[in-house]
Amino acid sequence: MLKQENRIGLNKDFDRAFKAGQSFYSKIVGIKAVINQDNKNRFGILINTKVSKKAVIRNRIRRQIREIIKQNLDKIELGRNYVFIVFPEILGKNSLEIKENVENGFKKLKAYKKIK
RNA sequence: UCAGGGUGAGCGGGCAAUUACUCUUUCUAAGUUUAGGCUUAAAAGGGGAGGAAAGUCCGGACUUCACUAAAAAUGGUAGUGGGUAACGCCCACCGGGCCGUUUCGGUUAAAGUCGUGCGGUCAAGGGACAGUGCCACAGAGACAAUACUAAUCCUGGAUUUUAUAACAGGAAAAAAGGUGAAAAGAAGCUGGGUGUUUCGCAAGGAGCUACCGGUUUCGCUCCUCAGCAAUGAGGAUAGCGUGGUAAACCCUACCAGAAGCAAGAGCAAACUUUCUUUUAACUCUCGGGUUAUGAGAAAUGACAAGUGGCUCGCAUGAGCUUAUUAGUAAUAAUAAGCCUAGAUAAAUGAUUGCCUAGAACAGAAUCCGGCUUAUAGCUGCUCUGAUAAC
RNA sequence: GGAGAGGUCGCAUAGUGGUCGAUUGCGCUCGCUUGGAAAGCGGGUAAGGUGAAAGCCUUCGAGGGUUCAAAUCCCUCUCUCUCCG
Repeated sequence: MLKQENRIGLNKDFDRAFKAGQSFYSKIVGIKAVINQDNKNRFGILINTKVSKKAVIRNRIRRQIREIIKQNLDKIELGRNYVFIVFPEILGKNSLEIKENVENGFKKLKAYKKIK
C-alpha cells in the first residue's frame, strides 16, 4: 500500500489523465501520465470486472503492480500523475513479466531521473 | 487395520526475522484557542477478512416518505404440534416416493413377486360434491359425456299370399370391438378350463390365453380403541365409491404500506459544462505569415444544469466463551468472564529460514437470522466391503 | 453496494402447455429469367447424432420438479446486458 500522498483520489484526476496524458500501451497494461502542480508523484490503478470476476484475482494484480511502483519510487522524477489500466491479457502472466512491462513503460515515458 | 460412500459437528497452514499499509492507546514537539480542546509530525505498545465474506433467494433491525383502523386490490405461504424478533428457516411427529437388506410371513421347483420389519435418502404435503376453464391426436364419447362397428327390435323397401336381401329411417342397449395417459374401481398370486404355439415316434411335457372361481392388498361405508392433532390399529358389510389438472383461474386460513445506507442527517461552499473577457506558449494545414480549427492553462462575473468534498450514520450486538437448569430436540432461562476489522480508487503485501509440500474455494463495505452454491487436506460420527485375531 | 431485463439456426427475431426438430427475414445453395450479372420469381438448406432413405434417439443456456404431455409453468445455478449518487 502506498502512502496517502502518493494516491490519486479524485475522479477528475482520472479524467484529466485520460484526456491530456501521454500514453504507453503494451498488451497487458497501459499507462497514462500527466503533469500535476504538487511536485509529487501520484498513482492510480484501474482494473475492472472484465479482467476477472473474482475479487481475489483483481486484488492480487493490484498488489503486484503496487509493489513494482514501490520498488521504482526513488528513481522516478517528481511532478506527475500516473494511471495504470489493466487488460485481460494479464491473466496467466507472472510478476516478472508484469514488472518488465511496467518498467518498459516508465522508460518510454521518460519518467526516470537523469543519471548525472 | 485397509479401501470406498454419506454427514458437515470441529479446523481451514503454523512459528520466527526485516520492512510497507490501516485503525487505535500513551507520551513528546510545533501551531491555534481565554480554557476545554482541535490540527500536524515523530516515537513506543496493541488490534487488523470468511465458513462461505459469494449468489441476492427469503426474513428482520434501522432510515426517509406515505398513512385513522378495517376492507378491497395485488403478492406470498400451505400435513400436525412446537421454536424464534421474524421467516418460505429449524426441531419433533404423521403420511408418501425411491434405494438397500438372509427380519419374518404368503406364494413358487426356482428365479421372481406381494406384504411386513430395519437402515438410508428425497420432497412447495390444504381444497377437484363452491364455481369456471382445459384434457391435443385418436376415439361414439373427456364428465351426469356418447351410439361408429357388430348384434337385437319396429317401420319403409314390400306386392294376391308366404318367406325375405341390399338399402333408408327410428327405438332400446354400455355385455363386446376399437381409441387413449385416463372411459362408474385398481393390482398380485393361484385352482379349474377353452383355444393355440412348441418339443417328442408316442404317452406326454413346456409357454401364452378366452371364460368361471378362490385368496391377499389398496380405495369406498360403518363401529370400537389409541393419539392434543396429522393419523394409525382392529372388526363388520357390500362387490362397488362418477376421472385428471389448483407449480390453470379460483376457494379457505394466515402474513405483508412503499423504497432502500448510492437510505438519511449536518457542515462547508468547491469543481465541470455553457456564456463573457484576457494572455503567452504548443499541435495540424503552410516555404513563412495572416486567418481558421482543435486541445490546454489562468483570471473575473452570472446564474441554470450537472458532478463532487468533509463529518455523522458505523461497530456493545436478537454479541461471544464456559458452567448449571428446563426440554426427546430446535431452543430458552440464570450466573461468571470477555470486547473481537471498520477501509473510502478502498488496508493483510514483499523478501527469507524451518516444519511437511511454490497448499482448496475464495476478499468485509450498514448490521443480524437462515437458505443455496464453491471447497484441497485433517479430525469426529455413521454405513458398506475385505483381511487378521478372539 | 443496491435494483431490474434477457439467453431459440451463422446473424436478428416469432412461438396461448398438445398437430414443434420449432415461424419469419437476412444469409447459403439449386433452377427459371438475362448476351452476362444485379434485381425479381420458384424450390431446397440452415437448430444435434446415426442412416442411402424412411425412421430412431437426443434437443430451445445448465440441472431438478409439477403434468398423460414442458421452449412455454415452478425452483436452483450459470452467462450477457441495463439502470441507481
